[in-house]
Amino acid sequence: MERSLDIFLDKLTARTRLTEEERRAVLALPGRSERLEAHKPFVLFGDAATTATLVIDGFCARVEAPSDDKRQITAIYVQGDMPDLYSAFQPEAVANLETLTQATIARISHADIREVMRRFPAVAEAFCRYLVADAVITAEWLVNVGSRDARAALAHLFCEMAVRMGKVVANNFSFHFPVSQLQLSEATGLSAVHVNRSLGSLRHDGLMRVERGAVQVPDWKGLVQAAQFNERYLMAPATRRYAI
Amino acid sequence: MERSLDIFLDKLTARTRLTEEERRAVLALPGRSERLEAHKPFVLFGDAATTATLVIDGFCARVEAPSDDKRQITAIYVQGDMPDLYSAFQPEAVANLETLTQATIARISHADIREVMRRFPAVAEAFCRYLVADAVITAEWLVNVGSRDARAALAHLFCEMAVRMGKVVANNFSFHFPVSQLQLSEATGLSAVHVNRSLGSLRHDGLMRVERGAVQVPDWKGLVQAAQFNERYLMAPATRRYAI
DNA sequence: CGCATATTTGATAGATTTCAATTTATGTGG
DNA sequence: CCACATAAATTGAAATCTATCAAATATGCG
Repeated sequence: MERSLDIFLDKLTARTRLTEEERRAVLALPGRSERLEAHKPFVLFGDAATTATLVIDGFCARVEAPSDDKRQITAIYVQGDMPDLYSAFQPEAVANLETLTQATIARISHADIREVMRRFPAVAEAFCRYLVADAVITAEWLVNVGSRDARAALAHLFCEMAVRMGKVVANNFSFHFPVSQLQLSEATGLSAVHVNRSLGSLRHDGLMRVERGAVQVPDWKGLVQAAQFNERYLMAPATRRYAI
Repeated sequence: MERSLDIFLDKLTARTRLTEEERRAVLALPGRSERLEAHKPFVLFGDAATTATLVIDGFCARVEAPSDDKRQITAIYVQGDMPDLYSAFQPEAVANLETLTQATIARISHADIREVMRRFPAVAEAFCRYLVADAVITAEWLVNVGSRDARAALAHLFCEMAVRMGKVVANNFSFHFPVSQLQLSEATGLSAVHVNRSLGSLRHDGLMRVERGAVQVPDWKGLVQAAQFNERYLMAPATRRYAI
């Protein structure tokens, strides 16, 4: 919990200057942690919420199901993210939240979150900016699905996750991101078969390869180019380690 | 300006109870209004912002251009919307805002917005919920583009606009929505030709027809069904006239 | 009327999905 | 460590949807 709150705080301070006291107040937020298996919903659309969620480890997603045989992942959340911070302002879940992999989450009560915001307006501001950043990422995801072909869309998704997890340290690196091709297909609006072939194409071109949950990027610049990826939308200084 | 501020206030009070004094404070927000021709950018990605925009009349859009020959509309805004209210929290434009049609906008200074929020925390809360609602609409748009076929995606877009403008008064109605098929194609990620054919298919089935800027809906229930439209995501009580 | 913009239509190419089957990984209990 | 069960990845072929190109028609506006 401490580690992921640290990361969450880092994401906040990337865009809002906070005093030592304000930082301590965020880090002191208490939470009940839960261990969850993969493919497990932990927030349901329409539910009245009294807590917000912090991702401690593993990967989670916001999922919508427009029909029985269709699922769309509209956001992916990683360690240190708060997928439903919005519920502290609007206490009704606007979408399902599920684990993509085994994961640990912490439930942080709205009461505590609102108390911190009341005592420290700068923290409230930081939370609002976090919400804005999340919305901007959703909009960029929409661009991805609407305007890029399958190869570029997948490349873009991997670029974004690499940056958001602070894993881009050189032109050649790898990072842990164990989501299945079916899940990638739900995120990109493609079929699983086409995801498989598009990943094959990226591998063939030496841009990236997925191996047992690890994404190997031998040519970051090439991947960025193939994805038309411009990390500016993530709204975090490039020097920052973690971005959302 | 008064009329559209009224509508904006209505959208706020749909989700947040405000006192008479708080309502008056919102309605008293001063703005410089501008008349704009169609296809005119009025906020540019990356710009430092000192004002937020209120749409007084006409239609506007948030647009992103991932490459020179691709444009993606990620949101459409109508009378009484504030497309960049987020900039009061994070004063850097995260996307272009453009007019889709002739339009009138008002620029409202961040200073005035923040002063109202400082004096009336409930108004600040209402603004935050407005941001959340906007983000939820973007996510639903992503579902639209990613998970629905062309016909359903277009039907869904028209359903959403009809509800957001408070035009759904019976099973048979019409409303003014003069956006071109090219603009619809940029909103849905389809080609303009395919938009044309899909609209033709909806017309053929007697669900809706577009005539000189007016959308005629002879069979709202049928259109809702074709779109898999569930207005719940708009997060406004059904009794409300205007929703975002 | 005439230009510019928007819509419509046809034909073709290309991208993506679906279906079906096979192979490969992964995890679990014995 | 093996055998099994399960999930995930891969492959091929055909069907479908959607894009592109090119041209014709309609519409709005000065």
